[in-house]
Amino acid sequence: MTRTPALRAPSPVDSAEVAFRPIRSGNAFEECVERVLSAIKLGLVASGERLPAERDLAARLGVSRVTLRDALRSLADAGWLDVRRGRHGGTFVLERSRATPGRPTRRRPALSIESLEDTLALRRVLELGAVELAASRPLGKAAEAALLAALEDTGSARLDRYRIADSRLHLAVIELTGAPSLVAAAADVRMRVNDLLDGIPLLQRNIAHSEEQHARIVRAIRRGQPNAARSAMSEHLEGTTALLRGFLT
Amino acid sequence: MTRTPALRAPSPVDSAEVAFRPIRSGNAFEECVERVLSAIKLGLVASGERLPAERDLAARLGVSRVTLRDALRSLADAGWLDVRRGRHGGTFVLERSRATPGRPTRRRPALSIESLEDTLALRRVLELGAVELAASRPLGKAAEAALLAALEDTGSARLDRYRIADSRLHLAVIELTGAPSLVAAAADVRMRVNDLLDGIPLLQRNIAHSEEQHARIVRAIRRGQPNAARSAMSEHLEGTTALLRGFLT
DNA sequence: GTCCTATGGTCCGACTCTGATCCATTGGGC
DNA sequence: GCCCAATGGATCAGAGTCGGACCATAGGAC
Repeated sequence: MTRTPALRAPSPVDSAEVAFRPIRSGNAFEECVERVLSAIKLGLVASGERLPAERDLAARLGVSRVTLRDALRSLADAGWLDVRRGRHGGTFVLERSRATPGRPTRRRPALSIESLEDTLALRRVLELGAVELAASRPLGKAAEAALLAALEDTGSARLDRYRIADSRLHLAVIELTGAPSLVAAAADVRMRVNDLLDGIPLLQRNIAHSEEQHARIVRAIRRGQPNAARSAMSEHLEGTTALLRGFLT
Repeated sequence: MTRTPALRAPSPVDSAEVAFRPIRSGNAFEECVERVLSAIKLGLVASGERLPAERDLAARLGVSRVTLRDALRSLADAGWLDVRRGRHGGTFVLERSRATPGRPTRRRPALSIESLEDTLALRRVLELGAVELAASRPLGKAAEAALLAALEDTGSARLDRYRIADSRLHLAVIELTGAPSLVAAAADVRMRVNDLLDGIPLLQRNIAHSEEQHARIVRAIRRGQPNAARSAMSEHLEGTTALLRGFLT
């Protein structure tokens, strides 16, 4: 860590408050929508790919098939999914359909300065810790190949697909830790960051800069250099952090 | 980070698997029981203290009062709570009643080696990142006082109360970051660690050792030395990590 | 061409959870 | 001593969710 990220007076956080935070962020239907949409937006299921069969997916999400189907239908109506019957049918992710008319499918909660700093702090802790851990573990052939593929993907991604490729690369790095809880937490916080990024312009200049940093991060991981990986990631995160702080005041 | 924590071949983690993990870990009733019990076991509400009024607590947890009351009654039956009516009534946390006869209130899921390493990895990332962040922020008078109080509390805690005081101190450190999400994540993972620790003996020797480390951590934070805080915490965590790895094979 | 199988589509009875309302108890203020 | 306020206690109608059974569709195997 090179610098104090937030210089305002430390706002106290009461653990008791946190302990009694809401048990669930919405009903089963809403959470299903959220999860599937996250998987798409984070590039965990690529365009054209098929989601698991309804029965399978419902079981994995721990939700009844009826509820899951409601969620899928709602996403299909919004243009995210294509549902097909028959032998090789299934639920397929559509190519970028962002500009769907009608209601915007989601209502983001107000993003106060505090929740911005909260999100950024959590992201920093998770991603720095994860990349350091990833670089300190032996790197298998398959894992290395996946990592390089994700890196190349960000390089060749057009601007409208960049966010997805970027998310996918970051998660690929975190997967190297072998810790599912860490991946889950990082995926969650990354969705929060993406939602924030939706509110500000994405510049080609930022992307070029990011690409150099991505390359440095991957190089450090492949060489097994935790400290170098950590500082490369730190610098990288600093970019979007400054961007978000600047635009969201 | 000083050493590779897990030397086995990196087990691959598939993000898509993680994306479709269960939406909720139990029904509303079970999650209420879990939350309140966590608050007690982590020392977020002390013995003799009163929980928020049912109407208030139900609203905070985002659950109906009926459901919350079921959970509270179940905890009262198990000897954790004392519920009183009337003008200054409420729900009070009882003094250590661990040895409640009857069913054990919880059934821990099987703890495979993988979930052990998963939990330890997440804890390491969160607590190291948090303590570093905490030490790099200005420390208010009130926050410092709370921190010192928590530290002294661990020093004077008897063996049967040590786990609670320890948890409280660690969370007090993390509160200094001012990031509620970080506190929430750390509280969750700490409960997982505590559940693991329930399975192994706690030695007076370990405690004495921990106390020195706690003091070093707090000192580094008060002096605003992120690196020192981080390495002190790293060494501290290594203790329970080795203990758990040893006992749980 | 017929059948089989993997998939989505539909419905229903049972259970869970909610939101609201009203009751019961207790101690303090007046 | 009476009343009030803050708390827990109880009940009910309705919405949400579940698990399971059965139907519809399409493509492949033979």
